[in-house]
Amino acid sequence: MTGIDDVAKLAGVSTATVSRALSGRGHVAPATREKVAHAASQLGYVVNAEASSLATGRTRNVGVVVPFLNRWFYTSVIEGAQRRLMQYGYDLTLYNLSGNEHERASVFEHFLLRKRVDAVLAVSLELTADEVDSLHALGRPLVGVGGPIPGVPTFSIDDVAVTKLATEHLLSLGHRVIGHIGGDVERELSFHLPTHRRAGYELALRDAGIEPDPELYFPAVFTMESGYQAAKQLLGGPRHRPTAIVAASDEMAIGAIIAARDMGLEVPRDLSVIGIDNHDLAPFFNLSTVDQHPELQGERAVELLMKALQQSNGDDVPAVDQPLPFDLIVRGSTARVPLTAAAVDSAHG
Amino acid sequence: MTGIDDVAKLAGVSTATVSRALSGRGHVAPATREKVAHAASQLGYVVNAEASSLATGRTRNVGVVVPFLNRWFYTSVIEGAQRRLMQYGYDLTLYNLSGNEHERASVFEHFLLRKRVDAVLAVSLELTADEVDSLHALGRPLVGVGGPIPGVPTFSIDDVAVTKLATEHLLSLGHRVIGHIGGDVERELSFHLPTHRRAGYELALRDAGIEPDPELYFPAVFTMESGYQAAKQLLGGPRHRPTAIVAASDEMAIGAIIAARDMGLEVPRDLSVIGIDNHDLAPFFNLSTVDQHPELQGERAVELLMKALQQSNGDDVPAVDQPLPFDLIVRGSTARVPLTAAAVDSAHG
DNA sequence: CAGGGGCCTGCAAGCGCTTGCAAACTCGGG
DNA sequence: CCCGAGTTTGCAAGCGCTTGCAGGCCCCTG
Repeated sequence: MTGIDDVAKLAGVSTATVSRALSGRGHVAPATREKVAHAASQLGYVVNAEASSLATGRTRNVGVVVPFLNRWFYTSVIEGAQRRLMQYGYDLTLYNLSGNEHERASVFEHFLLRKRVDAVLAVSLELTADEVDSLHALGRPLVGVGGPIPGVPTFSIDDVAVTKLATEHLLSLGHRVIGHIGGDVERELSFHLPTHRRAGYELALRDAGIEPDPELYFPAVFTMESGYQAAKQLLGGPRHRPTAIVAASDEMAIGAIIAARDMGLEVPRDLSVIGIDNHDLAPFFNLSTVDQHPELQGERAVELLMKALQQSNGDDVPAVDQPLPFDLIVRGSTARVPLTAAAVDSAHG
Repeated sequence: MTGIDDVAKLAGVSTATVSRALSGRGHVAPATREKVAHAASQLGYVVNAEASSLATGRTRNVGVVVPFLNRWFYTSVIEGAQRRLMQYGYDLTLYNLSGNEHERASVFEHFLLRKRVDAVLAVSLELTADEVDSLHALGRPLVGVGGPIPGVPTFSIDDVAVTKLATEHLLSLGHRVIGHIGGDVERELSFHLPTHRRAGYELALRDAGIEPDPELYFPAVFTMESGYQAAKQLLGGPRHRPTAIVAASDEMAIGAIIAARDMGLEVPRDLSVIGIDNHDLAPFFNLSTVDQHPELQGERAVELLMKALQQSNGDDVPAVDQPLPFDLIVRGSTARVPLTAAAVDSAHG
C-alpha cells in the first residue's frame, strides 16, 4: 500500500512536508502544497489512521455507547451523531450494552480502555457510579444524551416539561379525565425518565386544578404491546373512562390507539391519544405527539465533544444538563373532548 | 497513562515478555505469565490498540457499512454482528450511507481507506461496481449480508424461497386468490430483493397451477404506510377481492392488516396476511411471517470474516452467496380460506 | 560428562506518521 | 551590500507496541 514515503518521493519533498501539507498544520509554500496534494491524489493516498493516532495521540474516532440498538430513539441519535462526526472527519465506533452483564462490564473494563477513541458519547444510559468513574478515568471528553448523568455534560429534553406540554394540549381541548401510560414502576429506581414524564403529566393536571387520580395511571414498558395492555386496563376499568390518554412514548401511544380500536372506540372521537417522540410511525397512525428531535440531540452532543477536544484541558465543559427544544405536533389523534364527556365532567366538578 | 513499560517494570521483565505474556503469542514460562498478568491487572493496563495495530498491521476492528440505520433489519444484523465481534475482541466501527451522495462517496474514498479496519461487513447494500472495487482495493476480507453482491461472499436468505414458502402456506390453507404487496418497480434495477420476493410468490402460485394475476400485485416501498396504501388498492379494486395477501416485509404486512381493519375486514376471518421478517412488531400484530433471523446473519458474517482473517491469504473464501435458514412462523393472521370464498374459487376453476 | 535441542527471555529494529528544532533561504530596510 | 526577521523545508526522534534473532539455561541422551 502507498504510504507517506511514496507521496514524498513523487512530490520530491520530505515526508515531514507531506505531512504538513496534507494536514494543514505548520507552514508550507502554496506551490509545494499543490505538488503534494497532486501526488497524493494521484497515488490515492489516505493517511493511515493508526499511525497518525499513535504519533499525535488523537484517534479521530469517537465511541458511542448505547443500551440497545433496536429502538428508534437510539438509532436516531446515532444517525445524527454520525452525520456530524463524518463532517468533522471522525469515525464512530459503536458499543452496545444490550448483551449480558459480562459483556456490559467488558465494554467498560476492556474495550473502551484500548485508547481507540478520543471521546465518548453515552446515549440514554443510566450508568452505575463505577461505570461513570471508568468513563472519567479514560481522561477523554464525555457527553451524554437522552437523560442527565451526574457529573457529565448531557443534552436531553426536559422530560417533565415534555409531558406537561402534551397534557396541556389535551387540557386545552377540554379534556379533564386524562389517563397516563408510562414508566414501569419497578425500574424507576434505575431509570428516571418515566418518572419525570409522569411528573410532568401530574404537574399539568394540578396546574389546571385537577388532582391526579392514581387509578388513571398504568405502568408500561416502552413498547406497543405494553401500551396496548395498559390502555386496555385503563379503558376497561371500573372507573369513569378517561377521554384522553397521554403516553410516555409514541410506541405506547400507538398501542393505546390500537387497543381503543379493538374496544370499539374511535380515535379521536371517543378518545384522544398523545405520545412523546415523533416516532417514524407517528404520521402513519396520525398520532399527535411531542417531537424530541433525537438526531438533533446526537448532533449537538457531537458538537460539544468537538469543542471539548479542541480545548487543551478537555474538562472545562460544564457538567450540566442542557435542555434541548421539543415541539408539539398536532395530528389527528387528539380532538376536543366530546360534549357528553364534558357534561359528565362538569357535573363532577 | 500506564503503558507496557510500567507493567514490565512492575513485573520485573522486559516489555517483550509482557507483550508475549499478555497476547499469548510465543513461549512464556507459566510463572512469568502469572507475574505479568498480576502486574497488568494491578495497574489496570489494557494494551493500546493504536500502537498494537501499527506494530502488527491488525486493528481488531471491523467496519460495518449499512445503507440506513433506522430500520429493524439493519440494526438487528448489527446487533448480531457486534455480539460476535465482541467475543472475538473486535471493535465495530459503523459507516452509514444514508447521507447525501457526497457523504456516501466519502465513506468509500476516504473513511474506509484509513486502514482502520481489518475487514468490512456490507449489509444489504446494492453497491456500484466502483464501490465494490474500492472495497476490494482495501485488500481486506469483505463479506456481505442481506443480499448477494457479485464477487463477494455473502450470506442471505433465499428471497425467492422465502416468499414461496409464505405463499405456499396460504395455498395450503386453501387460498387461491392471493395478492402480493412488494417491491417498488422503479427501484428494481438497483435493488433486486423485491423482485426476487415477487418471483417466489409467482413461483408458488404456478406450482399450484394458478397463473399470477398482475392485478393482484401492488408495488410498495418497505414501510407500513406504503403497505397500507397498497392493501387499500388491492382490497378495494374492481376485481375479485383476494382472500389472502403475502407482503414482502412485515412492516408492509402490518400496514395491510390495518388497512383491512379500516375497510371493515376482519383478519384472518375475511383476509389472511403473511409477511417476511419476523419483525419485533410481528407478535404484537399477531402476524404470521417467515423469520429471517437477521442477528444470525450478522453473526455468521462475522464468523466468516474471522476465518478469512486467520488465513494468510485472506481471499480464499469463495465469493459465493451462502443461503441461511428461515422459518415459517404461523400466528393468527392467517387462517383457512372462508367457505364462501372457497366456493367462489371452485366455481372459477 | 559432553553435546544437542528445547524453552525462555531480552535486545533492538521497526510499524507509518508527526513535530520540535535548526538549517537554509527569501526579502526588505538601512 | 549586509543583517535580521520571517518563511519554508528537512532531519531525526519519538508515539507504544510487536517480533525476529540470538543468547542463556536446563534437561535429556549417548
